Amino acid sequence: MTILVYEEGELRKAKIQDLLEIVKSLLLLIPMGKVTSYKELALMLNVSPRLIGRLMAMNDDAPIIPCHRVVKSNGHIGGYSMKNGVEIKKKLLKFEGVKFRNDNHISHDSMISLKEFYE
DNA sequence: CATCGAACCAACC
DNA sequence: GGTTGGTTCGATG
Repeated sequence: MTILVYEEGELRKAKIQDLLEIVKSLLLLIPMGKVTSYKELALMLNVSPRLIGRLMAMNDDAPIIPCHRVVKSNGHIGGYSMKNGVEIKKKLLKFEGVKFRNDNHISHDSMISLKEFYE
């Protein structure tokens, strides 16, 4: 099932820019000190995790739109597109209170599922 | 645990 | 059309 968008009285398939807007709004739901994963967002939008990574890279409004709060599903930090990106990302997350284990993995209790925001 | 290959899908050349 | 990512999964050592 693909995501549909309603625009100008017409229902159409979501384009990449639409998906970008959708993930951005989802990102705003992630509280400080918590992270989610590419996989989680991918399942939610029914796209591939790599596409989520691509969308993150397209986010011009970092770090206001907190794309840095998206990490790999196994707890590795994942990427960040700026120069020295990963270091910046780690600093941001630490500043926000995300706990890192001694091996640079993010502890499991810092991850949330966005499904919590349904109901 | 680290690494590998495959599936992934739009952007970019 | 081929390559390349802000990835994942299963298999393998």
